[in-house]
Amino acid sequence: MSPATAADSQSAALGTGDTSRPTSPPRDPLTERGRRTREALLVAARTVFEGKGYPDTRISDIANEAGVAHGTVYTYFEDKAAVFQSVVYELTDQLDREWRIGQDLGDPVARIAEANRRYFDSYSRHSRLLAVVEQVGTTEPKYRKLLADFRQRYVERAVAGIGRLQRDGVVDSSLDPYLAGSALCAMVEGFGRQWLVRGERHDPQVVSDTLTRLWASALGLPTAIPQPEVAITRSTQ
Amino acid sequence: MSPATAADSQSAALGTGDTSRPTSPPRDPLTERGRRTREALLVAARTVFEGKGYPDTRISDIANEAGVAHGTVYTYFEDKAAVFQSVVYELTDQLDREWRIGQDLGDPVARIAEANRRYFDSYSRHSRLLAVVEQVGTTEPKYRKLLADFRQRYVERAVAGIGRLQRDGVVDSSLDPYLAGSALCAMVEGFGRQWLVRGERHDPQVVSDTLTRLWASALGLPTAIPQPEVAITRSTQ
Amino acid sequence: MSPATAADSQSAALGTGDTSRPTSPPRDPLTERGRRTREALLVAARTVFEGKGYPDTRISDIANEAGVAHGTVYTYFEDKAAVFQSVVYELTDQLDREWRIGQDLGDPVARIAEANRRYFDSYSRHSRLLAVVEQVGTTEPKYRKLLADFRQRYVERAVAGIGRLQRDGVVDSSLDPYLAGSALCAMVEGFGRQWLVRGERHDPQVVSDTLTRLWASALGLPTAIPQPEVAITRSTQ
Amino acid sequence: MSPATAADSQSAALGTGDTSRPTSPPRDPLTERGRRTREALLVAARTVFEGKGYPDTRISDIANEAGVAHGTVYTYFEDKAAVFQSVVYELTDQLDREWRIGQDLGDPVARIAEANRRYFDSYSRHSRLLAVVEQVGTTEPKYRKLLADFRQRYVERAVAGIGRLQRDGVVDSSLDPYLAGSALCAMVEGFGRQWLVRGERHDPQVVSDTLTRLWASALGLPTAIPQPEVAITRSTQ
DNA sequence: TATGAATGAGCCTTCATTCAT
DNA sequence: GATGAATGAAGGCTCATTCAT
Repeated sequence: MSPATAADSQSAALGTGDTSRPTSPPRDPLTERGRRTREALLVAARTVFEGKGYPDTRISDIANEAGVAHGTVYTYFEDKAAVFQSVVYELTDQLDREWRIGQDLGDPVARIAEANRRYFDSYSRHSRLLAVVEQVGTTEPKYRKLLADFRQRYVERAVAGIGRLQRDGVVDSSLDPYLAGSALCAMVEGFGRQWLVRGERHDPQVVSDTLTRLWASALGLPTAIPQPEVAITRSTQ
Repeated sequence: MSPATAADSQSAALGTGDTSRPTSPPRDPLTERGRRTREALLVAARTVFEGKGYPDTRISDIANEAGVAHGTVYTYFEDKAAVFQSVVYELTDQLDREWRIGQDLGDPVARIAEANRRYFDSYSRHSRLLAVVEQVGTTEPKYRKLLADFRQRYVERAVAGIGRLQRDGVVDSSLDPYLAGSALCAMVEGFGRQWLVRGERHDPQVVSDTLTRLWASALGLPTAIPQPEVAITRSTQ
Repeated sequence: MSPATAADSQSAALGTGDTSRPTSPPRDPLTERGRRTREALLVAARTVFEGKGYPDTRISDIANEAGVAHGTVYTYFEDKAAVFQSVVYELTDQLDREWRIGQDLGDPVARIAEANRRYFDSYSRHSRLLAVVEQVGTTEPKYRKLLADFRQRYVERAVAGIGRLQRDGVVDSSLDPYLAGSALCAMVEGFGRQWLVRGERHDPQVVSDTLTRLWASALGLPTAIPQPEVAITRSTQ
Repeated sequence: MSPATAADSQSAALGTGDTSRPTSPPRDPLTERGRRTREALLVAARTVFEGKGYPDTRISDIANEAGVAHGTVYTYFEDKAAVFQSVVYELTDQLDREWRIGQDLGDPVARIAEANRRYFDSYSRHSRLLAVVEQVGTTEPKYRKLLADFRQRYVERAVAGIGRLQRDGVVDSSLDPYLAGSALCAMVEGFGRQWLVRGERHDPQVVSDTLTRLWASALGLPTAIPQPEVAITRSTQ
């Protein structure tokens, strides 16, 4: 399961004086061709990891998917764990980019709606890989922490929003803002998982309206009940 | 029906219905000694699976934990997958038992509170193993379905409750009851994961009050704001 | 070349919390059968190491030689380096045993002759393996030291002998006893290597007589010139 | 004859006489730049072989040491074995040159002293590479023979010297000249290995005097006991 | 039943060698 | 000539599974 298991399973055997790296450490590709191969490997790796999870992915699966010999993987990555790490770092880069863009809208409910929309948008693109990271995080604190940090940032926005509404007197101040924020984020995340990972089929607009409404109502915000003029589609399990 | 029987009544191999028995098949233990060994193996297996996840667990880990030779595992189980299956069936038996007990309380909010309390209670006992089942479910449809079915039953109660409240005119009927039920269940589940698996520290009473309040408010139910007479403890991140 | 290279070539990859040994560490065999297999593996390993040297020896060579599957090797030894280590420890045990036996004879020349005889006797049995240890010692300080220690003990006896003769006034005291002892031991060792490893063919008796005579003469001891009554055989290259 | 020519005039593969050239064959460098690269590779190869031995040396180690890409090695050498061969042939050229120079001094003891001095001088320069050749010779008869031939020539001089002294009546004719020569050469070689390879620290003058004295005494030559006027340094282990 | 030795498929990783640029 | 990317044979090690006792 854990990416590092293979490496750590090596014992010291004998004290030796050999300190040279086994092979020239994989370096950033120097040529255009190399850059393309490395990129192809990352794409392939992501695909395979998403499909089989970390432990069941073999180096040769990745190589096959990328259309290269398995040895080539080691031209660019130290080992399987390093491939995974690089894939994850690409993911975090993407997520950072997707979340950086500003989102300051007017009224609270609109902000909630926008935040949820963006969450689902981003999550739907990355849910499969995120699930693998979570798997690996079970064993590897590093990835557990990475996900926790991500969630932390997400939750903090919600908490800050709630705090602001409390200071404005719009939300009852007896509500624990951290618990509320964490729980409401969990609602969106958890629903997203059902919807986007486990494949429940719903109308996006209805989902969005409903979750926004639940979130707002939960905080005691007045919600203009959305008129389901268009979306007649009953959600189905 | 004993847990052992339940487990053995299922086909052995992960994802197959193969019933062929190439060698002396693991059989229900005939002697008292055998019964005890099998039980010890199941307890050990659960412990180890919870600690290392399915793929990183070795048969010999389980045998060690149970204090027997690794060959002994095959006296009772066809293979590693069958061990896992038996562990999971024991889990489902426990969950079924824990959820069977009635819960019909008077007013809606009290019912919500009670349901949440019971969810956290049960989940805190089984979260680690459930996470492993989810892991395995990534690859094995069988376990994916098993979890989905469990959630389904959980969600259905919530949906039914919401439907009842809508028919009673207490909850706005424009709310999609399935979406709302699913989302609010996701809120409880997701928060539970943060709290009970990832180790956020909170005061149980505050958690319970807050989640119940959020749930009820989300549906538009009037909530008597709980007075934190006893639990002054501020929840902490 | 170095036995530890394979193990050491593993990099840390990722910090992990997995501290459990990968498999149950090889333990002393518990049954008679196991004892026999382990012994067979050691014999086989010695044979193969002697034949191909350390780096060219494959685990499966050893297993084949012992008539077992290659996996069996890992039942008894951590890895290839551990096999080698065990073989070497068996060697040192044998050498210790062969050298322990007392050797106090009367006159100096007889003592020299006896020491040489014993050296050749022991060396001829172990020269091939010793050469491999020396090979490995090139890279592994541990084995370099092991051989150096052995030689040290051998040389010290010679040095002590020379010192005694100097105190008795038989050997000129201007001779550096350590240099002389080391050099004369080197003579015996080096000749032994030519003779017993590189396959020069000589009459053992003539060798013994000649080396003893050279050794004694070098120290200035009067030597009864041995009469080659029996050994007329001219040594040939 | 340049060293390069000497090397290339030999067949490339270790232990074979294969002269087929499947791809563009490494050829004598045509340009000045090529000549320099080839020379740099040989120097680098010697350095690395000396440091890690033959089996642990990777082509890329040599290329790195020489500051070229590893593919470049194959521009000049058929394969790894051919690199080693060229390095060894450069060594033999050097040794030949170092030993060619005349050495005819007057009295026997002076000749012995001079021969030893020259041996240590040459050996100290090449001991590390010679050890590698010996290593490889374990497996490759070709190199075993190469070393044997070298030693043979060295020993033959000693044997011839002894024979001469015997004909002159200075050395007892009952001594087997070949055995004696071989043994005394072994003494010098063996002591040299301790001293110059394994790092025992000694005063060169004392070493020289002592070994010469031992050699001469062993043959029964009268030795003027050298007065250690200058070299008070006691040899240390 | 229990044991623990034996097996071998499977995967990771290394590195000599080839080859397109 | 030089480069460095690509290849794949080779071998180490793991561990699920079988089996003799």
